[in-house]
Amino acid sequence: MAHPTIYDVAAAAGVATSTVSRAFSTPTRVSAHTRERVLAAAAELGYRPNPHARALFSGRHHTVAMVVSDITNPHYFELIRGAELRAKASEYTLVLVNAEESPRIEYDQIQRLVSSVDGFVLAASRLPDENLEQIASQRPVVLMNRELPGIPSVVLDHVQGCRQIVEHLVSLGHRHLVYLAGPRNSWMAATRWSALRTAAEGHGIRMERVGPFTPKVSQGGAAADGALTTNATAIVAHNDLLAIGVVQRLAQRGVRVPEDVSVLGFDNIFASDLCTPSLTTLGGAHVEVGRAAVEILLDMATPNGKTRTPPRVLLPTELVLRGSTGAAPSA
Amino acid sequence: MAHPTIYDVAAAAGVATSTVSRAFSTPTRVSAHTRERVLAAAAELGYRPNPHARALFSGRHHTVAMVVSDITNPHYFELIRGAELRAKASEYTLVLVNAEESPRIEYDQIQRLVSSVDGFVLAASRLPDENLEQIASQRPVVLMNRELPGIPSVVLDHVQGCRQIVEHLVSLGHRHLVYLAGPRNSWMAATRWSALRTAAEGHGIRMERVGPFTPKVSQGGAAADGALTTNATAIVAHNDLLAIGVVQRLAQRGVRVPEDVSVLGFDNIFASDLCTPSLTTLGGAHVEVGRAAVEILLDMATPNGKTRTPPRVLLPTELVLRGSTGAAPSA
DNA sequence: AACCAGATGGCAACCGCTTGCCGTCAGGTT
DNA sequence: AACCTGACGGCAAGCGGTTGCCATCTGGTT
Repeated sequence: MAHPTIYDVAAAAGVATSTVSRAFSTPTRVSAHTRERVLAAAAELGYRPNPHARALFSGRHHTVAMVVSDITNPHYFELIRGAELRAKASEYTLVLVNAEESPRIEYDQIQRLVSSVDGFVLAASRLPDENLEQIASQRPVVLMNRELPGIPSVVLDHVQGCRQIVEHLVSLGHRHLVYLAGPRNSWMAATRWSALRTAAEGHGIRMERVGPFTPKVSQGGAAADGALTTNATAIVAHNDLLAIGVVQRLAQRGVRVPEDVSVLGFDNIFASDLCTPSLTTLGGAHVEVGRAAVEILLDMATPNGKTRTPPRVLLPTELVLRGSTGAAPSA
Repeated sequence: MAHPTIYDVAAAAGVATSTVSRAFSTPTRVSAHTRERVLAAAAELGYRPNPHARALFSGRHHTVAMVVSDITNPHYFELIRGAELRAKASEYTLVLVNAEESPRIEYDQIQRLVSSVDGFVLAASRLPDENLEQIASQRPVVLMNRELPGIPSVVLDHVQGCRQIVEHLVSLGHRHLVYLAGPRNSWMAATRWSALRTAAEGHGIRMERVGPFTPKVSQGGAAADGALTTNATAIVAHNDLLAIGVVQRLAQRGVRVPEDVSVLGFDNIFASDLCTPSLTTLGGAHVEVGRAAVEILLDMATPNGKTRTPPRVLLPTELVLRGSTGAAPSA
């Protein structure tokens, strides 16, 4: 039989469909003997409950959607991996959506899925706060690498991390830094900038910002040129991709890294360890971010979890020192 | 209203539910005037058809599942990206499953989803032929980077590509090559090996194989050592990750690349251009593979497409020459 | 004026599963 | 021996749509 239903099983076992249903979902509700018979018949026919039919009644789909602002960025793989892992562990299905850096696509896709998933994990969402709040009022939402009061989130502790970055650079003698900003509507970009600036102020050194830049290798050229005009001795790029592009451009222009200028990135992507010079970068347990976000979401989807105050998980970062940072030029 | 249904819309528009349903799915079946009224009411209430309820009746879910044998490998992200893109273009939902290199997980997950998706695209499936055939008998299936008669597939033309690899190496004076094999149950590994060997024979040069290896950077050490024992002057690694690991190990052992030995990989992942020396590799339009696979799948899910002979799409590869290959040592 | 075809809308069954409610029956009470 | 209780199974009404079939209404034919 192609797709045996509960009716087929009931017929085969000689019981009512309700009994079959209960044999699966409320085992205590049927006698051991009957249950046995039903399960045997089900196994025989290769019956598998149809999750959609189930969802139709229960409203629970056993599915979560993960929306990624830009799937091109290898950094997100880690998040996706963690999310997939956690979802699978609870036999949840993971739906993947790429927003292609477009808030409109992001919003539309979420609305399309709103009635077919139990909740959303949003990675570095580019949506304005109001939209997020509206979505969160329809379905459970967990943010990754973004924060918004009232909505649970999992974030790497960038305030801490940025402080470490500045300390690292200060100890190398740098007194003038520049941040190459990420996209205008990126919460992360705003957070990094403010954390860097605060840390720099604390050390009494100069910190400026140029940008925004789309955080891709291809934008590194423009970003590097922008950075050079500031005469800063250390460049903090919005992420590793941009940093890699910057390093390439600097090499092209004959600027030595780290002798003439230091470069840092964020995310600690796989390639950052392989490029030349290897990249000093602020990393963290990204897989863990994905895992934790889905875990919180599943928790919210469970009746008893609903009421708790929205968790705001802060995961530690780690500053990975590599070849792209060094002592400030003595100039 | 939280989730208005067709009933709410019908009430608001003053028509029967069947009319509402038809206004959406069979517009010609209702008068323009009525249709207008219904759509207005629907818009007013923020009605969105519930895809599950729809699937329950129609059996079509507007969802495809993509199963990846190992999501850790950055190479697959290109495939995923292409698949996601194509699915979204047709308003299909993409479900992502990571098989973690385990045939059992792969099989179980597929079975779990069989009644909730319209079909599967399987990337580098590790399942035995029989399993694939059985799954294909339940649901449309498209293979990526794997072939099996009777099941549609999209594959980069590795026979052609391997020939180019050998020609490249032969022209550099290499007469003794070694292939560092991928996983035992990888169709791609078998295909590459056979294509490389055939090409080598055609040129009258020696080609051997060591392995299998799990294609990760961490396995590069063992793989490199294995390769060195063969005294081959060129190493063709199963993929770029392994190749990168090999290069690292060779550097550690003081073997110069490409002066002492040449190294090649497959996939042309992002990092292969950044490592030192940069990696000569066989690439191709991976995004296109993902796109094409989903496209074929959607086609199969359409009534009229069913009968055609299963397409077997062969996409071109491109040999990307970089710093890791050079003239054979004159020894 | 009687007749007919096509257009349009409604009724109700159905997709596969869940669950509130009721009936039956076995075993234990008094 | 009459009675009560809890365990267990079945009936049937949904969950939110879709669609075959029928009723009605319109305008056009002859």
